[in-house]
Amino acid sequence: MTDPLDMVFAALADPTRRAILSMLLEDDMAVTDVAEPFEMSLAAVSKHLVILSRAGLISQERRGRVKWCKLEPDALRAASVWMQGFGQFEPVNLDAFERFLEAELSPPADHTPESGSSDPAG
Amino acid sequence: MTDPLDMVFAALADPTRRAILSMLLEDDMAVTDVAEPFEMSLAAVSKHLVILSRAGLISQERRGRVKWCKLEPDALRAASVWMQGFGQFEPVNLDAFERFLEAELSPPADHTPESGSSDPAG
DNA sequence: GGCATATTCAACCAAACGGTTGACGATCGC
DNA sequence: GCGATCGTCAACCGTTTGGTTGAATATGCC
Repeated sequence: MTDPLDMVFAALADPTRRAILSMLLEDDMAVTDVAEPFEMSLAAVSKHLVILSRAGLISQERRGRVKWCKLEPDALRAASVWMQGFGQFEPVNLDAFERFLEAELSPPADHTPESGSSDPAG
Repeated sequence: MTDPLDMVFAALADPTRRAILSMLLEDDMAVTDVAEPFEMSLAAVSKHLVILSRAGLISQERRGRVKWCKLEPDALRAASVWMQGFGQFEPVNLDAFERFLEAELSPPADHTPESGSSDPAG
């Protein structure tokens, strides 16, 4: 498995690894601290970190005894772009979406989107 | 592997399956036609389709002998949202995207966004 | 030097994956 | 009914995955 997209998606397919990424969202962490909340051996977590690292999702830097793990969210970009290719399928066009964003940002005050909002979420 | 996020990401981790999804972006297809461009057995492709189906990424409907495969891009939504949690980097704000979808669906007629066209291409 | 801490390595295991082949069950068309 | 087509099932195979354990390698501290 050499394709970066393969490696990123495969890395994300494991709940332990997704949890690790979420933890790293808060702050950089040492390997031991990453492993602490999981009910598995340190070696197992270390393997997960290798997979995340090879996928480019984290970087690791050794300082003394401690190896610090740092989130590298840029690695998600290619995967995100790939997924957005299927967003075009949606009956909306991104062009209109960009205009929407501009419109949402530009009005200085008189912006009352809450008026009569129904909850369409299911 | 029961978690839907696990299944979606695992399904996306295989290049054959991603290629199948891309093909289905064009149009619905019969299993045999999906399999045609791949240098593997029909049975192998059939297995891939099962995985995609279990992940919710496609639906299948049998009409006579032929089983039609249809892309279900909505299944990508949860994964996309999860990734967006890491995506201060992400070019598209999904939160705004949701609002955009609502806004696009609700207005009845008075929709004149053409004023002041800018060049969005990058 | 010597011990504790931090992390990986190596060997092993069971289960899952991605593929094959051949048989099978439906369905279409004559 | 019969043959061709469509698709899945079942059994098998080699590789990968996710985990274990115990030993090994660095590094820090006294």
